[in-house]
Order: sequence, then structure tokens, then C-alpha cells
Amino acid sequence: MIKPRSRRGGGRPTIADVARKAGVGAITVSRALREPGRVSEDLRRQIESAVNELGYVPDPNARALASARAEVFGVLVPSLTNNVFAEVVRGIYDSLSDGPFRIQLGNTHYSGLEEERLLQVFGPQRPAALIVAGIDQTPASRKLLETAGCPVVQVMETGPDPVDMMVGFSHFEGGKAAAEHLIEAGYRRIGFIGARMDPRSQRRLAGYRAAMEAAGLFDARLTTTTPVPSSVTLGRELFRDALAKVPSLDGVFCNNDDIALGVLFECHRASIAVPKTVGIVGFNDLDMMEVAFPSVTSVRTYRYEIGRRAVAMALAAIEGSRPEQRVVDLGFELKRRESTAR
Amino acid sequence: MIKPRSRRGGGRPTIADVARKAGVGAITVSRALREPGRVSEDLRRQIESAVNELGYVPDPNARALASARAEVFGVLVPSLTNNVFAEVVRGIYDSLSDGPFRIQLGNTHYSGLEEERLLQVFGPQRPAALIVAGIDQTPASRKLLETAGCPVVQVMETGPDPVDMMVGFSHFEGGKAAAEHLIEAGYRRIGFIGARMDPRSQRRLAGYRAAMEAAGLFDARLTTTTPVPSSVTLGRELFRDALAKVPSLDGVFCNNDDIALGVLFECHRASIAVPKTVGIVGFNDLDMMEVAFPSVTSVRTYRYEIGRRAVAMALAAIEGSRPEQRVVDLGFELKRRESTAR
DNA sequence: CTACGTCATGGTAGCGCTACCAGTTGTCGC
DNA sequence: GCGACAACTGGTAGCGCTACCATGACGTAG
Repeated sequence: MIKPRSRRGGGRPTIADVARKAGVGAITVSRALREPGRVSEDLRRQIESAVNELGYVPDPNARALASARAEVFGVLVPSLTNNVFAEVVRGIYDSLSDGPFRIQLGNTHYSGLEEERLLQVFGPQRPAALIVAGIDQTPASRKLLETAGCPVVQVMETGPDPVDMMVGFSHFEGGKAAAEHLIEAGYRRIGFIGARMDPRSQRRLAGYRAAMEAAGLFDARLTTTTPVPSSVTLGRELFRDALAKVPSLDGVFCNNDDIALGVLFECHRASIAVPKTVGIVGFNDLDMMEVAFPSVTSVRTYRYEIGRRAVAMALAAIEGSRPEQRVVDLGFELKRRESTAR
Repeated sequence: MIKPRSRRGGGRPTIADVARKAGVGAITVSRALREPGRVSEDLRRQIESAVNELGYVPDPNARALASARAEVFGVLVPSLTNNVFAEVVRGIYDSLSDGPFRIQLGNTHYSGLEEERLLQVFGPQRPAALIVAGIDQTPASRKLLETAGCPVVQVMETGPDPVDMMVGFSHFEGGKAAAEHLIEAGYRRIGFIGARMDPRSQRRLAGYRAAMEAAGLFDARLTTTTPVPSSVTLGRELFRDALAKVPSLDGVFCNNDDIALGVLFECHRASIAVPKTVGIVGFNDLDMMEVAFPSVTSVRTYRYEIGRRAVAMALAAIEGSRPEQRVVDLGFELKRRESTAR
């Protein structure tokens, strides 16, 4: 029978067109594209020129269906506008832009349920790897990750029980280092100000608390938190609240730099001397903390590098070489600046 | 541990399993899922329960192959960390999270060539719609968009010649309004400070220039720009340069808020009074501009709304109802604040 | 000379789904 | 009672690609 000109496909050339033009079988074209080493020099050249002439591009959907494996990385982050995750995502994109892999990005909005829903959407696509932020998946999410049949990298944090692999650092230690620095600098009534209070912020708070208790300085009234999403505006408001509660407050560790910036601006506005009257420490060390006046002490984290490393580990796992180190701690660095230099 | 999935009979239930269980044909299951109205109440219920019992989820790859249309929105933005695009992308995600559509995000890094490459990658996937930032596509990119065979929405800007649809605002008018405001406020030696200088920044500069020329105040030495990516740090440096060039500078319009913030911090550091000695206007009106001290005048833009609207237009077009208005101008608003109140 | 591996290539049979069309039933008008 | 028509349902044939063999041409060991 004569094949009717494909009802569905637009005009795009298929692998069969290339095969016909190059005078070879379709499967040889497929191989030439995916494993050039397994096709003779001769045919490879013919196929290449046929591909170029026709402008052939393989259909990723057909490829995924036939091989039961899509060339897609699933990436789940809790926020797209939070600079911290944006940096991680950028690291992932930059590491993947050379290769054949596409990226499927999901925004969980800091919700475990939403994370489950997205994993259920991602699963049937048979992604090549999954990268998820955080280590506090719901049991259902964890199960979905374990049965995903692909490498999984949990990023942003390290913990004792990886689903598969992990890249991050200890938020507890970060918070502890920040508080210890304030204590060493001579501050005594040191508050913790935190918005959103996702699990990572909780652990920073725990680190702060450990340091404060060790120094005999802990006081529950020094902690001011809210589940409301973080913003510079909110930083100002929380600082006002904290000050109203504890007028003797002489230092603050903020759960992130946006909050710290809000505190700094409020100090300017209320003519509170920084670092003399109040010391400020932020978290993440955004670019602007160094430029701020006074410059703001912050805990530097390696977000971009986390993204890159996560991809590197996932790619290695896809290649079959599981890294000996399944949990990578990239650490952090306390950047001491003017805001705590008294 | 992650176990690889075997190819044949690889685990998850297929539409045939559901059909068997419900005692109907596969095609009826397919219809019940996609067009419930075309299947009788009776069968629909049976199928639904079979789906739930088996935990069936359609394979998006097979679906895409069979229907020659993937349930994917392709989204191209020049940056993932720039808050402005992050907001647009967030609007897109939020608008699409209910429906069946996935999102394929590409980062062009402000490069026309990279944009072409990404469009070439997106095309074969047969996306349901494409959303691209900007209106300055290369001829090749434009052709790819025109022949993509799906709705296309250009976002962030409006212009005279849409590929298909557009949502944005006039950067020229925004820049013009900013400069006019400074002039009205009594500033005379008003500089333009710009980093990155992508096409949108160029048009803001053009708007600034138009206003300055109309007032007889334009002077080429007042303009300080660099192609270097924007940052708060860079804002400080550019402001120093500008001041060195023109010591009499008494106002600056910054091509974005990061730059404006850098200028503000440098003013603090150098004890330059704001708004008395120097007036500052930013662009985009990030949350922090209102909280800054002094609060910073900025041109508010509706990034999140742009994302939402772009999706709404694309979805309408997919449904077949092309909107009568193919170009939507969402405008902007000049937020007057302390940094220009003298 | 036979047995057996290795290499390069191709044919066949799906992957899981949907477009297309055909068949079956029930309803209606005349 | 009959044809026309709508409403529903299913069978068949792919979508474009790759996994899994099969094939034939060599070389190599015994």
C-alpha cells in the first residue's frame, strides 16, 4: 500500500527520511546519532550530511517513548523568586546547557503536598534524574523519589538519610557560626529574626539557640519569627516587633539577607547605630551585603555551586558511576563585615 | 536504592490495563480522560474507578507522540536570577499549575544565538505555546517562532510588529516618565546610569534622552553605561564613575533597582545627601525600594501580571479564540518617594 | 576445516497513546 | 415500518523512535 503523507506530523523530516537519503537503515541513523563510535566512518559521514541537508532533529517525544527514558531533568524548588533558589537553578541550567538534557522545573511553593503532586506529574515522564530542594520530603514524596527509577539529588542541605545523593551544607552549623560570631563580638542580647521559617530556617534557628545556650545567653523572648514569606519589608516590621518586645536588644541574626536588609534600613530610619548599638548578621551573603552601608556580615553559601555539583553527580550516576561520596557538604563561610565590627 | 526499570512491561499501568479492568476499549478510556462529556455517565464512572484503583497516569510522551502536540509551554527568558524575569516566570507557573501543561524553561543569557539554539530545541517538542521575553529576536529566531505552529507571546515589551501576541509595556515611556519626574522635582544635571544595556535598557535610555532634550538639559557626558551584567556593586561603581566625570551631578535615573540601590549605598558612604544633593530614581520597583532609607522613587512594572496575562492569552489562543487585542500594554506607574522629594 | 567470536548493519516489533473511521444502538419524523 | 440521524463505542493503524534480535562478513584458535 501507498503510505498517505503523514496525517499528523507537520512537514518535519523523520529518521526514515534521513535513512532513505543516506541509503542506510533507520536504526543505523539512530545509532550514528547516539553512539557514533559504533558506526563506520563511511556511513557516519553520509548520515551526517543527510541530517544537515534535511535539517533533521530527532523527536524527543518519540525517543522518550521508545527508550522509556526522557532526556529531562526534573527540578523541584520551593520558590522561583527567592534569589537563593534562583542561583541553584542557574547552576543547574548552566551545567546542563551543553548536553542533550532539557529541564522540567517545578515550583512547590514550600508545600509538601504540592511537592507530591509535582512528583506525580514528573514520574510518568520518566526523567533522567530528579533534583529536589530540601531533605524534608513527606513519606509519600520520599516513596515517589525512591521508586522514580532514576538518580535523585537532594540539594541545599545535608542530612543523615539521603534518598540517593545529597549536595548542600549544614544550616544548623551556619546558624551556630553566626550566633557565635555575634557573641564573640561582644553582643549579649542577641535576637533571632526569621520569616517563612521553612525547615532550613528552623535549623538555623536551632544552631543559633545552641550557641546562645552554650554561652548562657538564650532567652526565648529574643526569638521573633513568622511563617509569612520573607521580604525586606517584613524584616523591618519584625525588627520593630523584636525591639518592642526586648528594648535592650543589641544584636540580631536574621534568617536571610532580605530580613537583614530590612533591619538595616530600619536602623537608619530610627537612627540606631550599626554596629555600635545593634549588630546585624544575615544569611546567604547576597551580592548587595558587601555594598550596603554599613556592609553587612553574612553567612556565605555556595548556591550556584550546589546546582553545578548536583548536576555533575546526577550525570555521573546516569553514566553508571555512582560517586563514592553520596553526601557532599559544600560548607559555608562567615563573612565578617562592618555591621558587627565593634 | 534506585532500581532501573525494565523496558518491556516496565511497571506502571497503561491505558490498556485500565480498559481491561473497566471492560471497555482503550480509546474510550482515552476519551473519558480527555473529553468526559463524550462518554456516557456509566462508563465514565467505571473508568474513573479503574483509574484510581490502578493509579493510572497517562504517559505524556506517548500522548505527545500520538497527538503530535505536547502539553508543554516553552518559556524563554534572558536570566533566571534577575528578579524581574523571576517574577514573570512565577506568574507563568502560577497560571499554569492547575492545568495539564508542563513548562519548559530556557535561559538565553541575553544572547540572540542562544535564543535560536533553544528555539531549535523546543521546536521538535511541538509545544502547545511559546512565551519569549523581548521583541528583538534575530531573523532566524523570528522565523522559528512564526513557523512553530503554536501560539506565541512576546512578553516584557510592546512593539509594533508582534510575531503573534504581546504583553508588556513601553520602556521608552517608562524612562521618559522617570526623567521628567526628576526634571519636575527641580534636578538639572540628571545622569543616566545603566548596566547590561539590553534592548529594554536601551529604550529606557532613549526615553530619558527624549525628556532631557525636550527640557534642554541633555548632555552626553551625563550618561554612564556598561554592558557588564547589573548588580548592586556595579551600581556603586558606575555612580562613582559618573560623579568623577560630572561632579555637578544632582540626580540619577538608574536602569534598574539594583543599580539604584548601589547608588543609594554609595551616597550613604560618601555622605551625599539624598534627596537634597542627589535625587535617585530606579526602575521596576522591587519590594525593597519602599523600605530603603530614604525610600527610593522607582517605576513600578507589573511583571507577575505580565506572566499571568501571557498565559491567559496563550490558553485562549489554544482554545481557538484569538483575542481581538493581540498587543496588551500593561503600563507602569511612577512611585514617587523620598529619594526625589526635595 | 570447523567452531566460534566480533564487528557492522538491518529487520521486526513494539513503546503507550490517539486520529480516523466504522459499527452499533436508540430516537425521531413521516 | 423505514430511513435518517445522532450518540456512543470500538478496531485499526499509525505517531517516530529504539530494544532486541538476526544476518552476513570477517578473523582467529584449535
